[in-house]
Amino acid sequence: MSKRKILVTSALPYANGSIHLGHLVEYIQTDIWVRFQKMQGHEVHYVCADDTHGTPIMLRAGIEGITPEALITRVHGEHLRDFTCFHIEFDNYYSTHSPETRHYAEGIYGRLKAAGLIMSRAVEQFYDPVKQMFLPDRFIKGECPKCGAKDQYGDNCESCGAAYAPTDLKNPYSAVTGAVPVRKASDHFFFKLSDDRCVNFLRRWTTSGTLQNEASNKMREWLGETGENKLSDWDISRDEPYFGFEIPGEPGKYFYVWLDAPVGYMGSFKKLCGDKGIDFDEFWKKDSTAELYHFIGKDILYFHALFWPAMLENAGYRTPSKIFAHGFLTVNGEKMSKSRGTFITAESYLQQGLNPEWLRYYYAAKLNATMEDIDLNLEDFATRVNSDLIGKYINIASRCAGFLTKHFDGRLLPLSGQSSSVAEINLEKNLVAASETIAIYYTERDYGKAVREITRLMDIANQYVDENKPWELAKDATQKDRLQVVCSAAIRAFVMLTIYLKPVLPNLARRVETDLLGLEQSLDWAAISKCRLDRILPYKHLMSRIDPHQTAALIEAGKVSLTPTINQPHSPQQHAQHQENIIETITPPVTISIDEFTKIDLRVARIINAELVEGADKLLKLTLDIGTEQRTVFAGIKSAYDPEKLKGRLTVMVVNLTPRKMKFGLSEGMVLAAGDGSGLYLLSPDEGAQPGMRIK
RNA sequence: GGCGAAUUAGCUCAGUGGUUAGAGCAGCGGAAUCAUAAUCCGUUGGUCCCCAGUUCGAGUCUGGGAUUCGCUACCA
Repeated sequence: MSKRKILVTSALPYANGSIHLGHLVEYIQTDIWVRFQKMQGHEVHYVCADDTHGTPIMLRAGIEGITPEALITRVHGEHLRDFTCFHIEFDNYYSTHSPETRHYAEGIYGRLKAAGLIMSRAVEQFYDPVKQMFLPDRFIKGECPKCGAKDQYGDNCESCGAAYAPTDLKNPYSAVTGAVPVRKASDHFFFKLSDDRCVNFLRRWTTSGTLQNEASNKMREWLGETGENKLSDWDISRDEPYFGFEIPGEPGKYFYVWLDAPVGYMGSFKKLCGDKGIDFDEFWKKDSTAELYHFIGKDILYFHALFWPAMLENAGYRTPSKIFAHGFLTVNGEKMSKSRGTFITAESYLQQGLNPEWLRYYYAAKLNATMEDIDLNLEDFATRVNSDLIGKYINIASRCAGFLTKHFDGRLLPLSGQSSSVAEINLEKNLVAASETIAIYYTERDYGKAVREITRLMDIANQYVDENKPWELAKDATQKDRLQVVCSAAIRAFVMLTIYLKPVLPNLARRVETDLLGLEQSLDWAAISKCRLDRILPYKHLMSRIDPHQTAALIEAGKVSLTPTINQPHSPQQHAQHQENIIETITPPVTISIDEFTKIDLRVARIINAELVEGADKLLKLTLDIGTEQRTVFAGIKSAYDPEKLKGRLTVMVVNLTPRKMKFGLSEGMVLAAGDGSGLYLLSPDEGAQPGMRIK
């Protein structure tokens, strides 16, 4: 196989929070792949960086009383420390707040502008008059329009789960200063994603094998069918004050954090090129034959499979060879939750004394090439790691090494025609034969299958030991040679298994190399078939079991350590690394109190007018009299009612529902109807009820 | 509402239209005592979510339904 040139990235974690077990799915997945490719002898560069720009960083630094630069420097250190502990081996871990990233962001912007793909347009947004800054949705708070819960964010309610626009909030206020936000217009710059050049390119690119099938289907949904144009232009600028890169020639305007985030891949790699003398252009020029792979979470496909390739293509760079998207992490079958203690940071995991390689192994055992979510079941985690790694794998070395040390000064016999029996030859044949299959599984990111194959080989090795009974051979002086042959074969099997596991368990593999085999060099994949071992050092225990108390303690620690401190809002879909998949609150109880019920203001209403809505398939526009006033309500009951027959009848309406802005006008409440999918039946009060009467 | 994905043993998961649906773990019975309780052999356990259909043959293909998750919408 010829030596390939490969550049690999993981998504950039945002410099505003800790690395947690959800993040680690991606870094471990990528790291395993990179280590495997390096073991094959390819030229592989793995780069990443902190995503450092944007309003949340700026504000958080303000709260802490430090500069954004100081904040991102500190967080960079924390992130790199966590990654290093989990044996994530970047060739460069950089920052988007770097001269290199600025250089490429400006360059790409300039080329897009020269190509006529940048336009400007006024945008009206909420503005904090005190802080004199525009507010992202997540920085506007108020009362939930649906359930009335206080202090809810501008995009959805944590109490009832409702989603809405910031303008729907009651009594909105700025989360930054508490001021009442005002609407204000400002010019923004847009990348013309709706341009035919982008749309046509993306239609082709997203179906050319660069994406997983599931991802490709999702893109088709976003792109629409040929002829449709469902893409809207992308707002890439933000007004000052903003922590980021100022747009060249546009004072007071900054690149939106999501523009420079993926450019950070280039920036980080450029830095590496400078340090190591690598040719940047060979990897990024338009007709590059090098390979470029981005590992990401499925939540940020939009940015990596639409915006990013469109930017690169139109700025004259190569586009990614493949985008590898993975699913979210759940813990014990549910979204990570702070209140349940399943929001577990990398730091907390380490503080509980849990071995990072246990997690790497468990994730590997569960990962495949799809975008399916993977579950960290803590009970399963402990039993699986204990039985596979300690019971099966480590056991092979620990049960045989002692004989070699005690009787033969650690010397091994090679596999040879004269001393070895068919049992050893078969054992070795089985282990070597799996090499190609396991390599394919790693290449295809089907780590779960690789692990299954490797554990199957562990079973074979243990069976071999069991059938050849070294403990009996050791008692018989005439069988000494045989004892050495058997234990040598078992240790060789153990070393081969170690090579197979090395991408997953790099630290353990290193300890086998140094502590057991006394090797200075690192075993690569090719060593599987030509592994010559002369001698082992006295066996030292390589890995201990998980005590189930440790995982329980992890949950407890998660409950305590993550009580809200300075917890800044963090918008979904906002950052390069967002795969948080966290719920902040406990599932609401199935019953509600009388107080909660009485919050719903139900009134008798008379339908004084009902009409069809032009352009709507299911809606009727109703005008309702509730005694004191008239309300307009759009109701989805066209299929069941003729508007003429509704006029004059009484029904029941929810009066205090937040008005809903719809395409056809404002809907100021809802009418109640029963239905099971087959029919729709509007509620009516008994005779005598008058419009405006409260229902209780 | 639309689109997509998922649903297989107690748990975690495999399963290219082709015997009687599998693995690991857990459970049960035995063996072994080299190994920091680690191993080996045997074994229990299934309405493959449900209902139809195509087929000589369906866990697998088609249609419908249920539940869960994600995206999305003229949900309110």
